[in-house]
Amino acid sequence: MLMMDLFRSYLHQNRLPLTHQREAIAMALFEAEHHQSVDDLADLLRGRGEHVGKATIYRTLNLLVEAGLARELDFGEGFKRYEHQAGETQHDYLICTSCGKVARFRREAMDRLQADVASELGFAVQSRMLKIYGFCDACAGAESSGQAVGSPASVGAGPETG
Amino acid sequence: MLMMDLFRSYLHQNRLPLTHQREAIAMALFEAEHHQSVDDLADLLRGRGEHVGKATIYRTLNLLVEAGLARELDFGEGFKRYEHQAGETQHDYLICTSCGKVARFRREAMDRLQADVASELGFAVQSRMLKIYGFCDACAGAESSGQAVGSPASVGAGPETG
DNA sequence: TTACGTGCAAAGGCTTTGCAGTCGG
DNA sequence: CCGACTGCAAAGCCTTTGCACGTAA
Repeated sequence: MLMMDLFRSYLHQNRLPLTHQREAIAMALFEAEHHQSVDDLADLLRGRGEHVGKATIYRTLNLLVEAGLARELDFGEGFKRYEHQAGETQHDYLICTSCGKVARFRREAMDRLQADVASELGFAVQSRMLKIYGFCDACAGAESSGQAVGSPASVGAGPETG
Repeated sequence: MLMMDLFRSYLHQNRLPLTHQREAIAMALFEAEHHQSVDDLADLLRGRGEHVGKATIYRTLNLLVEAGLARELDFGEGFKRYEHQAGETQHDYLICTSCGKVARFRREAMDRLQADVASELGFAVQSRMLKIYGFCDACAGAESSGQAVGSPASVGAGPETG
């Protein structure tokens, strides 16, 4: 697997050993379709008969992030999630505040906008995180929560961390 | 103050009392120019001679968020920040990963892009959170961190939560 | 062999919660 | 007066850290 080779390469360059645990954790993340939490990975590995301590999972994920092979995400659930990052192009997220569903999308226009703003304000871009919150198809119409005052609901305070 | 009236109105509508503490906390947030952490607010209030427990600050901030008068932010510092939200238009953030500086900006194009994507994927938008990470003017050229493998650095994994 | 990794449990840091006393309306 | 609030301290959670033992190269 390509990503695994990149990881091996990273470790080698930094004179770090490729342990059985690191390999198992990296494989699990690389094979996963979606954003995994540390617990997701722990369960997944346990199911394969691999017993890996959570501390090691945390440590390895940080390594993968430093290597540029994984990305840390926070959908406001109270814990982090991780997704592998091949040489993939940047993508953005649409999140349902009702059921938690996360949809990814990509728009060239978004990249241009980012570049424009950054150059205008004198920033050298490294990355971005765009999360659009709302109700997905399935959840539309099932609202409830407390009434907001003042501003129109369409621009009301959204969950961030939330 | 306008925002204070909105808060009063919200409390009244929900039959909740406007206590001295709630008023002090709300005032402190409404008067603040930038995103405040719970500790910032606690210090600020203490400086004014108001002794308010942190639990109460947390509880009141949640109330303000529910009322649509405040927005919860997470710049990956390990704690949340809050900014008041008048009837203000949505804005986005540019964050320096070196010094932590946060710049806000606004682009009509961003609103249009958001609307387009949402309607295309069948989402009813509530809000969004866009954070662009990079180096600000002042910090440009002071890089260090570990070498990423594979993909170009310009799209490398960025700090989210981070 | 030797530096680095791993697991476990304890420690940390932010946020929430339980409870007795207090207060707004 | 009654329901809701406040403060404090304790509890919760996720994540990091210390340490003795194990392991890649």
